[in-house]
Amino acid sequence: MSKDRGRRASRRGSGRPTIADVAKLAGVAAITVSRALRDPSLVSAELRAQIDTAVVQLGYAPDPNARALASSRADVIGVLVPSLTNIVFADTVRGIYDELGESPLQIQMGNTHYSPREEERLVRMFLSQRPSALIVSGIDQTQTTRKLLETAGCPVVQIMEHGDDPVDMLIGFSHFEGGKMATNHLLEAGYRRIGFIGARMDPRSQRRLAGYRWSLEEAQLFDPRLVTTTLTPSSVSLGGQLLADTLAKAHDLDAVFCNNDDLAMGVLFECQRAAIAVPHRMGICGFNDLDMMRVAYPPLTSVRTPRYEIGRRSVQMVLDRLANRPVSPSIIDLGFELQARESTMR
Amino acid sequence: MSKDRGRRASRRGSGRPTIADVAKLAGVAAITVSRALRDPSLVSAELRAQIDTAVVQLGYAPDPNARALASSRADVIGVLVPSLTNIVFADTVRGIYDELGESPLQIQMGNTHYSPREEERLVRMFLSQRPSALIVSGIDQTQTTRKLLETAGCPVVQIMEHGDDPVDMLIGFSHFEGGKMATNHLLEAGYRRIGFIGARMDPRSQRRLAGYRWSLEEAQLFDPRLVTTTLTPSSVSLGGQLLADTLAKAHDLDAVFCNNDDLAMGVLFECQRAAIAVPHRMGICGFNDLDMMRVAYPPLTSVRTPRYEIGRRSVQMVLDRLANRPVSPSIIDLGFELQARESTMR
DNA sequence: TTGTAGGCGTTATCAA
DNA sequence: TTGATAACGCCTACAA
Repeated sequence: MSKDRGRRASRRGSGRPTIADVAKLAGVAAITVSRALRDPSLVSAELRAQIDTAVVQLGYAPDPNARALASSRADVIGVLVPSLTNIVFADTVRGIYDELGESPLQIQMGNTHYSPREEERLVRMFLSQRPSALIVSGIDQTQTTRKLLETAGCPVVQIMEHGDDPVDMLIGFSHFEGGKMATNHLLEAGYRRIGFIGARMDPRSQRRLAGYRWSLEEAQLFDPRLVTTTLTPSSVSLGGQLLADTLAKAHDLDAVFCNNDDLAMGVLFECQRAAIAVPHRMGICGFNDLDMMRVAYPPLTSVRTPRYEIGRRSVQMVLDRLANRPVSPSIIDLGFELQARESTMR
Repeated sequence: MSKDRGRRASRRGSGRPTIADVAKLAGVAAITVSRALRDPSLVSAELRAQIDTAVVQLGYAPDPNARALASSRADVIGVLVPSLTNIVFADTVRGIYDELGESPLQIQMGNTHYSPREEERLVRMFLSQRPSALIVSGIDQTQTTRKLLETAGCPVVQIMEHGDDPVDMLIGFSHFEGGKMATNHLLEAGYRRIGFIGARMDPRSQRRLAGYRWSLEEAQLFDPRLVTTTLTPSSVSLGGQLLADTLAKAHDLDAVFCNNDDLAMGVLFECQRAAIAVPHRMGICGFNDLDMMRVAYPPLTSVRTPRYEIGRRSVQMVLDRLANRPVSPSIIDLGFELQARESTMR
């Protein structure tokens, strides 16, 4: 007697209402409910109303896993970033989430820890879910990763950089040009012994360094002793150290282009500590233009980068592609903007 | 003729090898492959070897969606945080990812934007996937959210705070005690007109403020004009403004407890700008103890909080529970630590 | 516009 | 320890 309540007193099930329950209550076939939910325009207004009522009444919510299994496509966008705490990527990821809003698309995030091998592992892992799209950081994937992405069968956006040979779509800016612009600015301000300090030295940092070098070589002012880099992750405290290291090699250093704003802040504090006048005896230029640069004492020059915007636009590109809308250019250079402030006004 | 290659020339399929392909190659039943993959000890060594060979040969990878559908359980941990860019949560999320390592468990992250209603929406959304566990920030869920969590049917960890009535498990520290400790430190250092500046004023900020107030009232030194708060998100630039606002109300202000380190940094810059001597004319204490506090000029006192550790330990709690290991205490207070530095050495 | 039939890839149930 | 069978909940293909 206890076994015949409901049509099957058998074994499994989540207990939650299914599409069949909704269909029964609305007096239609399950497939009609499915259609009404995915694209209401496929179903007559009358049935749509009945279905909506039934959905609300039962508190029905589709099972994303069943949907993914049946359609061979998960409502998931895989996002791969090298770091979760680096403000650059945190801002970008925020843009991604914000642009997605209440879309049914989910984010599956992976932290590659700046390792191409880890990135490859994660791409494989993500691909096994047949995501709707993939957003990956940078353009320096391994050969294998690149091949995987090319045959992923879903939109792929590479973010943060600029280049002419993306896997599919690309949005970001040129770090080489960014490094060049910062360095040129320091040159124009009258500095001559311009150093570069950099931490982590991932591919983007390398390109900024290349831009710096290109600029100084053009001015015939390049000197390897002016450059101090480390693989250590970036931090404010590291900035001070790297400044000290550079000064030890080049006593007449009169400005530094810092790989990012944290380092620049560390340089500023170190200058205050050592009583080195900024900007007169030492010019400081950062990269990214975090809020604090504007209010530091003195205010610090930096290169403003469109991190948040990259996140939003990358999702727009994905959504356009998924909706079969044309993705105007599939390579977008968002550029950057130099914010000149007191720290480089000699 | 073209229709009879393969056993079904029908319609769908991902093209990837399935468990049936592995089973056929290994000469066993599909369910045996399933078992061998999930728990090798359930299968004889002999078959296990055959299966492993077949898996490698075919490059087989299980379909997570099919698995989730059949088992009514997704290998997903839902994580809800109020912000992705606030370093506090970014560090915690990093801890979560790091502790998970190469576990097959995936993170599904949701950004509540400090909104309990948005949190509720996301909890519903996550629950529809039947996650293996849920990690949520704070203890101030709506009634409905709390009910949803209590009946979630999976482990639930509330993080970042301390309290005695968690939904299930809880790990964090007491923000009230943190506020009290910072304020007591300033009192002991000899400051008397101690202000509080706070941004965002989420529940945790409120509790730190309550701790501050409790401490000053005990010393009979509380004065509402010493407190300046705003709902605006925190930033370095805001710190300077809030200091100025507070000074306008209380000219004899001689120290500030800042709700977080960004504000404290802004206060420091504002003091430099206005030539207010730190720590003699103004003591500064922050909260969280970011790296930059240690190297600021002068170094800034702060309360070190175990953000990263909270992330790791919360995952450990989840994994213990999922493995049916006993979760020693299900409420863990990780505490915090005052880092006294020059900015409060009058 | 709506419905029928059957499969997506895996695991739970029960039997051997 | 192993296997046959039937779900899991939804969607594609095709037909009406």
